[in-house]
Amino acid sequence: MTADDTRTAILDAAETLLAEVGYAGMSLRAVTQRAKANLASVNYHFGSKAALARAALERRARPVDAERLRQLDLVEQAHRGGKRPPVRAVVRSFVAPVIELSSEFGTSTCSMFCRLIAEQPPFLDEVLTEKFATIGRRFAEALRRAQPLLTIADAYWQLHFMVGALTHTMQHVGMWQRVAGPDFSPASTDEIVDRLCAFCAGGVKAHEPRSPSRRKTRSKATSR
Amino acid sequence: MTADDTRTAILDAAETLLAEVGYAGMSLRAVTQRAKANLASVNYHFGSKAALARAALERRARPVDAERLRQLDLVEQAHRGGKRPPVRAVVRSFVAPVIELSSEFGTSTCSMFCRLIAEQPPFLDEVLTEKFATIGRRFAEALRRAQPLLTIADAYWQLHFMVGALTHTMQHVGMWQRVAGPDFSPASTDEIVDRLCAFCAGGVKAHEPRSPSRRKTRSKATSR
DNA sequence: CATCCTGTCGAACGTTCGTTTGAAACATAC
DNA sequence: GTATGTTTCAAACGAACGTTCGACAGGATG
Repeated sequence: MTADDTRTAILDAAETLLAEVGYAGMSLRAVTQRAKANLASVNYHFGSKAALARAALERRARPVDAERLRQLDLVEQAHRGGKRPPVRAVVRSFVAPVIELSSEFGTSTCSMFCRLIAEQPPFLDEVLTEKFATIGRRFAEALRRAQPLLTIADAYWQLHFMVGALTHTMQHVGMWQRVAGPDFSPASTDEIVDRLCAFCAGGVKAHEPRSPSRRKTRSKATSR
Repeated sequence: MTADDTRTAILDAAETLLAEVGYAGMSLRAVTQRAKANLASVNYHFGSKAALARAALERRARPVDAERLRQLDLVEQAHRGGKRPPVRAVVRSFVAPVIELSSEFGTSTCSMFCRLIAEQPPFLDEVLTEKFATIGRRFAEALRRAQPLLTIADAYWQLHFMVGALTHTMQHVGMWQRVAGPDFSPASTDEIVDRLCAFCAGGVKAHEPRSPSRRKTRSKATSR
């Protein structure tokens, strides 16, 4: 009984701290203090700091990715038989679950995702590799179905840009509000999702096929 | 003589390590070892670890931001008198200098930018606040001139998304290559700039004005 | 020559880190 | 009751951290 309580209390504390200070900045003493647990209990329940962080991440990432795939399946089923699914809907299946499910779990869930992706501590390598091999491949294919002009490489680049916009946005909304002041009003979850999806869908649709032979002339003044 | 040599050797080492392991992960012992300098020399020349990181960042950020403003000035001068500057050109002034100048300085310059922005160690607060107050405001205005439909808040959101796509892209190109395999071919600096500018400009242009009264209904599962 | 300033260097300071240990506390089964 | 397995706890381990200190070398200035 108390064993599971301790486990989840530690996971909750780790999630908050990962969001606020990242993996390198999170000390097990801070975790156990916040969880009102003993220092040794982390290594008892999880084995190591890396294993704890990994568990805290996967606890949240699993349902988010499941929801992504579920929404994508629905989108594709609704546009079966030659009809191309709209880019915007595919993008939304990728973006929305992160923000919406995270805001259900708590304010720090999304920040934890974004911080870990940005920091990429060593223990995350295989987790991310596997995740992108499944989720990434699946959405790259869906993007190509929605926008047949895309090559495989194109689709991966678009996903890459989307992940960047998504993670950075969710991690640093606070800073922009501080910097831009009242011009940058606080936003609801729905508004952020809408803005982000519109931006990413527009970016994907803006793609113009590259001809590898034609080398673009770059206007001087910019130049490289 | 040797004094300046030591200083720049330390800055170079710090830049590399900030790019690879971030601020929290960078130890002064690792810095001095890589710079072939004495451990105490960091505090002698810079005063503290935070001051060193700040110096390493500003050494590179200053010319990048200057180039951004220079290119933006050129774009706006070329479209004076009622003519709206193209969104793509404004976006490019913001994006290209980071990638192009960084690749001149060395492979780690851009990664350092991106890691620090993602990590946001405490010492960076005032640096970023000041930078976004000048560069951010300037480009937000330029975006609104290029795309008059944008409100101030809209423009800041677009910039926010652009920064995310930019930083994430430049920091994690390597991972995507590893994950996606040969599908995700290595890219030249020019190609990355082109792809990124196309995506961001498309995202900005895709903006549709929001009517604050009309609350959008969200269709469960897919999109709205 | 002596003096001063600038840098370098090895060594140590006090903290904090992740991890381990061994004993106590607890619940469950016989 | 005793025995068994699980969980908590205080304490300590060695290692690594940022920082500080005093001694020492080198060249410029008097």
